[in-house]
Amino acid sequence: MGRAPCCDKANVKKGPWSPEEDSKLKSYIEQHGTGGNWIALPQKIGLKRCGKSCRLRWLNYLRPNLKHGGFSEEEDNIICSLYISIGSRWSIIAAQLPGRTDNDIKNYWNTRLKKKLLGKHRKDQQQQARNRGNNGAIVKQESNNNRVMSSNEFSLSNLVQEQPYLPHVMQPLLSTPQPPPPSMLSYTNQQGFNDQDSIRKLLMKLGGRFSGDYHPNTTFDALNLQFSNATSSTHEQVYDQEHHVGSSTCVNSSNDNNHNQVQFAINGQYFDSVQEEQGKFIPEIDHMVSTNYPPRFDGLEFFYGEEDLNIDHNKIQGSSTNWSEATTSTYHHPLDSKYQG
DNA sequence: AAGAACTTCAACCGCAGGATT
DNA sequence: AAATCCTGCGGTTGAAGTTCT
Repeated sequence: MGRAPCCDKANVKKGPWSPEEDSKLKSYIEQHGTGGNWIALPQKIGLKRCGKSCRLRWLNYLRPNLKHGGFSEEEDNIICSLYISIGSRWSIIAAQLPGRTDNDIKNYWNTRLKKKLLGKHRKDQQQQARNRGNNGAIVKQESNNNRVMSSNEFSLSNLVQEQPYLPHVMQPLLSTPQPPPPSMLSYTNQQGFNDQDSIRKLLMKLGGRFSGDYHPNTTFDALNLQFSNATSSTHEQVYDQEHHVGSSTCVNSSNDNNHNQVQFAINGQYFDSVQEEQGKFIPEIDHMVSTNYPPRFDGLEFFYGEEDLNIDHNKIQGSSTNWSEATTSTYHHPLDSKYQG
């Protein structure tokens, strides 16, 4: 048996809310609250709206203390950090950003942040093309913000050498991993973040394209990347197979069963969820990591090895960005201080 | 100036899961 | 235990606005 509809679809209004509807809904909720029943609420107010629609309108637009637009760089970094850690759990990410809604963050990520990750790179690529004298290595079709790259254009080495276009939190992906604390295993096996294939997939997912002569076993010495074969012991491999949580930014003590100690390694900084952040550091995320919660990634499935990358390169779009011009000074992750608690 | 192309974001949809009957 | 209700979530859509040619 199918589910009963939440409302009489024939008698509900759809589409944009009028100021009158807004004011009705807002004043009612401010006076009476939601009454714990969104479905019944529109009838009480006399709105021809679905209860779900009312809820959405309230949460995303009418609720007090909401911020719209104008995401700061700090917020960008938080979003990226959390996206890396937990994937597209927009409601959880929104919970860490006061005044932001999950819908806002989702829209922002889908329409801007992803492009920010690529914009600087594309600009640099164009400059390199000019410097090389347009020798045919790059086929550039540029219309508005659409750019179609040839297969040779998007070389990983160039990308990594120009990593400043990445937001701070992404930079560790493409830089020399910092040694983890002695008690920690480095998350650097083939499932991990410092995985050339994963990085390639990340960039492809984000709209880049790699040369056709890419070989998964190529050692990217020039990239200053250190990959797993140099660091993974048998023990670590077993450990990672068993404890892989999909987040390359999570490392875990292999021999501390008593405390199930979980550390985040974000931007080269380690966050100890047990000793340093207990009760303060995003408990939901803590929980997800400690329970191997499978993250969901929108476009970043590379974290756990999605193979099927269907990329429509004709749709690759890059808008210019100045994210890259952001400071390259030491970055302190917001969650480390200001956003605790 | 006009139309095409592109971007943004509010709102919708369907699903999952917990609560209730 | 099963059916139903309700909420919350994430993915997607499409209208409106903006930029480009």
